[in-house]
Amino acid sequence: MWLIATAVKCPLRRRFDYQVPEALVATLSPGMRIRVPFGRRETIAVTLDAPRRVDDGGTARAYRPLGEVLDDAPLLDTELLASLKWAADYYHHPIGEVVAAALPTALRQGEARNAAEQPWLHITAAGRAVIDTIARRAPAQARLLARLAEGAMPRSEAPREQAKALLERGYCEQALPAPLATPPPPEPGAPVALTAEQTAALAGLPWAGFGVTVLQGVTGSGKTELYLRRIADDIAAGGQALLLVPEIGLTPQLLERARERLGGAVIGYHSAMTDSARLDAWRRVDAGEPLLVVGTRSAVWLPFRRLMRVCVDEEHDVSFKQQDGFRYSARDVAVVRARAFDAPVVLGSATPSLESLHNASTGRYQLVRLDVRAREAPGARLHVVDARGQRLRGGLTPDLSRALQRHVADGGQALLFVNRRGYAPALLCHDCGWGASCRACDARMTWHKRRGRLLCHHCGAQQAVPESCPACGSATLRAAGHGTERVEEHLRTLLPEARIARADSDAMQRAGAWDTLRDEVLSGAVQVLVGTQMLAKGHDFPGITLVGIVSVDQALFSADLRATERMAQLVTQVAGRAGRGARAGEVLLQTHVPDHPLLRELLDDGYEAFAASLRAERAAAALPPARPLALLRAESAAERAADAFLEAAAGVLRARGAEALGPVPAPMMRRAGRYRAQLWLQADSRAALQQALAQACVEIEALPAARRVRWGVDVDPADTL
DNA sequence: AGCACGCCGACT
DNA sequence: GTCGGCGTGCTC
Repeated sequence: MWLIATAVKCPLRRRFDYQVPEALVATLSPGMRIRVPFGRRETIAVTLDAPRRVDDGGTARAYRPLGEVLDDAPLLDTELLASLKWAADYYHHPIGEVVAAALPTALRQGEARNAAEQPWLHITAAGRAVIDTIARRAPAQARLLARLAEGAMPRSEAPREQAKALLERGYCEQALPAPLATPPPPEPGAPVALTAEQTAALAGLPWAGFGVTVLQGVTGSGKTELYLRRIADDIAAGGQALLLVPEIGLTPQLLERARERLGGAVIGYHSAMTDSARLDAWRRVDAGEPLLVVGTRSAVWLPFRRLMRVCVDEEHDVSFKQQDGFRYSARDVAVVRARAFDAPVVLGSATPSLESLHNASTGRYQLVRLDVRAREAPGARLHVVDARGQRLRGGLTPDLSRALQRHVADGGQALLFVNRRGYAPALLCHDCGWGASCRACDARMTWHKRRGRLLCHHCGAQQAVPESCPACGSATLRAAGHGTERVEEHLRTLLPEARIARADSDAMQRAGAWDTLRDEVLSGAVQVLVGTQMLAKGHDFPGITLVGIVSVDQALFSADLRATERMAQLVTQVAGRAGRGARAGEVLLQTHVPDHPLLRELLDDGYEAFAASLRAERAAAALPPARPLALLRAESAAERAADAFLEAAAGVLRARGAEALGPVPAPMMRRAGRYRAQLWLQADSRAALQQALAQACVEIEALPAARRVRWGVDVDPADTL
């Protein structure tokens, strides 16, 4: 008897074996889609190995036979399949879900691999004639005919049985659709001249061969130009390249720029694209077309054939780490895939992650600096505003307010960072101290004054703003703290003549809102821009002369292991944002803890020095990046279930040689009505942690307590909340 | 995750 | 007397 191991999309860390009919043994190879019975339903599985022969008589169980084979050649080639298996092992995630993450929805549902191979259904004259007559005997067929009467459709989108029946009766026929006319690619633009620094840095980026280069340079220093230089050569050589960006918002600008330089051989790939657009992009990559993909996280799973280079822009950004389910790091997967293609990797950032700096210090990665300014302490142009004892208005100290007035009066532009959206992070009763809290989370509701609602930023719950205190009836409910809305409101009274705009996820709801705003800032129409972190990511506004950071204090005292490094990255990125045009820039950072040692070090000695001592601190505490860390996360609706599960899991893990700390409750214990806790897992080496987890996961999955919780492994966590 | 089976409450 | 609640169990 022949069996084949497959991946099925379901949360079990197991392969599923199916019996292969003798006739299909020769046609099946790893990486093909097959239709299989699974429990009481039918689904599409992906083969993980070649069929294997097993002793017929000794088989303890009956295997179910596979159904249709959907591909005549592997959909996932050896390299991609190996990378997926690596990821399933490394992140201890079920292989079926890992494979599913790598395939566009359409392919997961059985869509043809190549657009050209996909037949369309066209109605025939005979078909048109019988729509009404068959309506009684075969209503489903009649419905399909009626649809086809309005126009042809891909066979894969039609119900299979009915399509088959109509074809047999000659009521419709199969044909390929007319090929879409593809516009000729525009001629690549002329490369712009490089600065001396860029030329030097470019020399440090390898042409070919696997190796990881950390390219450290502030935003606007021309990292992108360096990526594109190398990529232009790759594409000219008939190769493919991947440029990973942290978020969708950044892709349009980059796409535009890449197209100017590379002509038509540039495509985007991100979650905001429609299924069919993603499928289209997938097919072009699969066809081996020489091109550059500019994409977010999921683009790292595209079926590259001739990958010659990977560039990761803003590599420190936590968005490269998936924050739920299959918690992979696209940056790290990119390195794994590049290694398989023997292709070079560039990790670009003004503020490289601690892991990348760690790898550079051990010699695994190469460090190349682009801009001299990157080595400069942000403090050189950054002034600390001591907020202690100051009278704050709209969350701003008099110093910051005056600076804003001065810059606007001088015709400058200002950028103001506020770390929370909404009007105020809490609504409190002035008389009894009651505060509006979320029913489902251990969190305060945020007051959104414009919308007149209280919103929970953790679960999305909404409620009306109470007129009076629900606890004591007092009418004096007061806003506590400052969000972007409130700062904006204050600025309108502080600077009545100025044009003020707000950039946060609330204000950017409408499609195109960001493009409009960006143009208004670039044209100088907007004088003051208030916004959240979203402003810190990669956008270049040369007219900005003043940058204000309203507070970083929260991050300094956060329970999250990585809060301080993120704060340092934000401050450094932001500080690099002022005065890049002709004018000198000014950066003001407001804080109640001007003497905080980490903040001082960042401001006085710069990001690199800060990162070095943070790494030393981590090494002393045996934490990442010096020592590997994984979390076992669990959440449950019942208060005790998550803890009980983690207790049991801790026992299993300890028996397997991992150090397990906890269960520690998450800082916000209850979120969206679920109780959350985690186990911190460590071992002396990555291999040891890996092995302990691999063995333990199988046992943990079988634990009775596991069925009562939602759980998952988080290897190299981006946060510990 | 699906999906079905199974055993207890408010409806035709 | 049935529709339907979600607990429990299984998926090659």
